[in-house]
Amino acid sequence: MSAKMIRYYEEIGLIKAARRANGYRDYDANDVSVLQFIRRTRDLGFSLEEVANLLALWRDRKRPSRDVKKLASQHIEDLERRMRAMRAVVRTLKTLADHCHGDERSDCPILDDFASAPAKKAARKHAHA
Amino acid sequence: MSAKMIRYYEEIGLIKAARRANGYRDYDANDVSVLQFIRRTRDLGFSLEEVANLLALWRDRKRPSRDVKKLASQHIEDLERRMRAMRAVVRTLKTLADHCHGDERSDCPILDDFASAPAKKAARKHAHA
DNA sequence: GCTTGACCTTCCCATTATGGGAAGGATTAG
DNA sequence: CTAATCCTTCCCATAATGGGAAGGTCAAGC
Repeated sequence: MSAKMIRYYEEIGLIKAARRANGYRDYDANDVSVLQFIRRTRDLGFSLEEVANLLALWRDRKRPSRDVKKLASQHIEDLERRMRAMRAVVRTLKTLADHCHGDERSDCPILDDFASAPAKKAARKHAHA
Repeated sequence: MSAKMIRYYEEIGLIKAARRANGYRDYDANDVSVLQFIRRTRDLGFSLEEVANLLALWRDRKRPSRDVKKLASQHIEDLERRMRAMRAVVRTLKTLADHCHGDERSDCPILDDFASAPAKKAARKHAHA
């Protein structure tokens, strides 16, 4: 975690840092664990806005665990949605690549598709290809 | 595809647009197919930089299809890499969520993990948890 | 005690792809 | 002719991060 990011997190209000007399930032053990929390949640793909919500839940020790689980579940669903979309794209690209010679010849079904397929998704379910 | 984006694509040199006498942009059938090409490749997750490369290959009708296939394959691998990472995150989050009551009680293994897991990936293979 | 290097600070800029909105000119409908 | 609509350019904002300049501070060496 870069110093730049720590300053940025402070700027957007995610963390508050005490300063020493000389203006240098000073982090106690608690500040450090907040930073680790941020690092961990960022690594798990939560946006900084979501991290802020999770931090709030973490700090409020009386909140129902349901609230936390809900945020986590929503994030899981978001990731799964995005993975489904990516998988569809990969399928399409693999099909195209499979039909491309991939040699010295210049004709290429990949570019042919890029140049001509409006790809309306639902409409393409019954399109010819 | 918004007018804003068309202007932006022109600005970064992806497309060139003829102007009418009054300064209005004018797109002929060829310009439109370039725009459709961009739309299609963007929908398939290529970055604008990659789109520019693909467009160059498209315009150079003598390039070997191998070059096109290579770009497509790299993009597929990139997507698969990202999907693997996301899948790992989803697995982790699901495990955490499974162990969370998700009710009125406040204790929550999800936040406990966020607060304590440095998650060193390789190092964690043998970590205690 | 002073110099030097390492580290800290703030401030500004760039990135990627997109949208919002203002100010003003062109065209078209009535 | 006027009013609405469409076009233009220009500036700003977004999310999360990095780069780098200009300047203050601290610690080590002599």
